[in-house]
Amino acid sequence: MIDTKQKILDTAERLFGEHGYAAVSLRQVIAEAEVNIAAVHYHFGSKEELLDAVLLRKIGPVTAQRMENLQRVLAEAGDQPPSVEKVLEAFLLPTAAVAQSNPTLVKLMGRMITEGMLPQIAEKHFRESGLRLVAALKSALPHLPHDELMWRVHFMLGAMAHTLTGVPIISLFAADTGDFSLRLRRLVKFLGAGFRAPAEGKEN
Amino acid sequence: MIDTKQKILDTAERLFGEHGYAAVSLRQVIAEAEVNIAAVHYHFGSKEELLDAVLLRKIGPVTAQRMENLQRVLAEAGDQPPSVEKVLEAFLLPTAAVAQSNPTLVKLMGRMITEGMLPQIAEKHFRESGLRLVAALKSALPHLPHDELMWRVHFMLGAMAHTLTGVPIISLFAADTGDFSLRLRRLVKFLGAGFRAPAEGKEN
DNA sequence: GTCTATACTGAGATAGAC
DNA sequence: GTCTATCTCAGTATAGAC
Repeated sequence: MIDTKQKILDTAERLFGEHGYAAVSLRQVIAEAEVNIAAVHYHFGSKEELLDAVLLRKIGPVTAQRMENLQRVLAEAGDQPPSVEKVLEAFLLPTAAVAQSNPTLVKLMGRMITEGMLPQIAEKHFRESGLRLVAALKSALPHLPHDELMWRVHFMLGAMAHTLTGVPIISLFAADTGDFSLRLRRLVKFLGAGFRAPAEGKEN
Repeated sequence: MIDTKQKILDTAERLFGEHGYAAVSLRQVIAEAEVNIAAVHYHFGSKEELLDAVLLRKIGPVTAQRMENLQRVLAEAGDQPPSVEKVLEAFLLPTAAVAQSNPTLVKLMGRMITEGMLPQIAEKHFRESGLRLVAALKSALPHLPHDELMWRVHFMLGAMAHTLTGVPIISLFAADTGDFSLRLRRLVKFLGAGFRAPAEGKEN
C-alpha cells in the first residue's frame, strides 16, 4: 500500500511527541501502524532518519511562518530598530498556532532540543529561522556586543525548549498547564526584559 | 575488592558527563572500570540507579552550598527584599566552583535536565534547593503573582540547564566557550532583568 | 518498487554457581 | 561479592516474495 509510509510517519509523530524519541521503539511504532519492521528501514533508512522525516514534514510550515513574521517586523520598523518583543513574538508565536491543532508536535519540537536529540538534526531544522532571528535581534539591539547576544539567544532557546515541552522540570514548580499562548506571552515578556538588560562586560 | 563500587562510580561519572547518560552503555562503563557487568547490578541495581548514585555523591555539596548562600542572602537583606540578582547568584554560582575542579560534572548536571533524564531523579536532586530558591525569589519579588513566578523559574531552569551543558543548541550560535563564571554572570544579568519585568496579566 | 520473514549484534537485566 | 550464562528487547541488515 502506498500509505504505509504515511502510517509510519503519523504513528511515529504521535508516539515521539507523547513519549519522546528515545523512549519509543520502532517496534512500538510498527505495531501501532500495523506495518512490518523492515518497511521503516526501506522507507526511511533508520530510526534517526524517521525522526528527521517527521520533523521535516511538520516544522517546515512553522519555519516558513517564522521567516515571514521576522521579515514583516523588520519591514514595519523601517530604518528604526524593531522592538525586541516584536521580534521574539515573530519567532515564538508560530508554535502557538501549531499547538492549537497539534499539541503533540509542539512537545516534540521542544523535546528535540530537550533530549539533546542529535544536534545535526536540530541544527538542520532550526538553522534557517535561527539565523534570521539573530539578524533581527541585532537590528533590535544594535549596541549589544555579539558575544553577549549569542549567549542570550542560547539562554532563550533553553527557556523556549522547556516551555514548549510543557513538562515541568520539577513537578513542584508546575504552574498552570493550560493556556499555551498565555505561556508564550509570559515567555516573551521575560525574555524581552532579559535581552534589553545592559551588557555584562567581560571585565567585571 | 571494596573499590569495585568506587571504580564504577568514577568511571560512570566521567563517561556520563562526557557523552550523556543515554549514549553510554553499562558495557562501556564496566570495560573502562575493568569490572564485571553483574557487579553494576549487584552494587546499584540498574543503570538508572547508578546515575542516581553518581549524582547523589556529587550534587550533595552543590545543594548544601546553594542552601547556605540563599539563607545568607535572605539574612543579609533583613526585612528588606533581597535583590533578585543576589538570589540568582546564590543559586547559580556554586556550579561555577564545581566547574573549576570538575567541568564534566557540571555538564552532567545540565544534561540531567537537558536529556529529560528520568524526571523523578532530577526532582529528587533539585527539590530541596529549588524550594528555597522559590521562597527567596518570592521575597525578592513580593508583588509578582505566583503563577508568573513559577513560569519564570521554569524559564530560568531551561536556560540554566543549557548553559551548564555548554553545548550550543545550534552550533552556529556558539559564542565563547571559555570563561565559565563570565557565562554565569551573563546568565544572572539576563535572568535578573527577566524576573523584574512587569507581570504579564492573565487578561491581555 | 514494496513489503515480509528472519537473522544479527548489542543493550539492560537476572539466576545461580562459586 | 563476584562471575558465567542466559533472557528479553532494542536497532539494523539482508534475502527474497510479489
